[in-house]
Amino acid sequence: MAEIIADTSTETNAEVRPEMSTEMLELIAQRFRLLADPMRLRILHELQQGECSVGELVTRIGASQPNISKHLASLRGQNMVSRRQEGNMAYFSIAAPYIFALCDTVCNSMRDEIEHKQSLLS
Amino acid sequence: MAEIIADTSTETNAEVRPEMSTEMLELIAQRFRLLADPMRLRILHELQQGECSVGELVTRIGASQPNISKHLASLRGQNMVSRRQEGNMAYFSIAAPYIFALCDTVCNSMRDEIEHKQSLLS
DNA sequence: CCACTAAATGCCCAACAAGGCATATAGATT
DNA sequence: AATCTATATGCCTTGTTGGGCATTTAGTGG
Repeated sequence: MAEIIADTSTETNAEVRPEMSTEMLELIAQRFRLLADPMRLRILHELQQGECSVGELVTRIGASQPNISKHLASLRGQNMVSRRQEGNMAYFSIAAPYIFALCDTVCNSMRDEIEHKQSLLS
Repeated sequence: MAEIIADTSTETNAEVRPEMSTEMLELIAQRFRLLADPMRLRILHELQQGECSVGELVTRIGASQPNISKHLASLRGQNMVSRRQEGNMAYFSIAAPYIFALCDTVCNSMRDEIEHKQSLLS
């Protein structure tokens, strides 16, 4: 967040940081919301191995085709995946690799917490 | 994600990566879900300036006290904030600074996208 | 013990999101 | 053109979530 709210004033104001606008917070929340679903995370995880068709995702994940398609549509709506059409089929791939940085950060935090809890037991 | 699913087998299996378990995906999704709400983001943003009482958050943010309290409870439920009681009042502070790394990553991605769109217009 | 204040909780409702199922679209094949 | 296949879309139901409001709990001071 820090970058977006870079302070431009030099005065010693009570309100030093410009307020984060509601709209900006909503945009950020939207991004996180997209990652807040296990099915979408699974799709992204599969796509991490490389471009993949809808049908193959359906097979690998074992969910319904409309379900997968809808999730792909919402992911695409925020430029997290990109779509390429070849003949009859649609191939999807990761368009925003930063996603995995986010996931790694979260996973690391969970690991840290688990380790911390374990250390409390010894 | 990569860290959690570190491959232990050495065989050239068709399924090289162990599958990401549904439970793990659900845990990760839960974390993101907590960040997928503008009000909670605002609370975290306020707490970034330092420890703060519930009442002060209510004043600064302009939401109802029960609302703020509930969000704080859910944030605390996943160790994102910690609570300290002093007399009558409860003081909350950030317990998981990695949150801001996540937000920064998201904000940077949005900036990149905006810049990219702008470059398309020139 | 009682009143006062700060915070948390419970109940309700409205909005939303995910998945199932049927169907529509688009490209390929004959 | 008719049909087949791959994908997308629309409608519906259900579960979840955020917020309002009233109330409870906990700590403080009279």
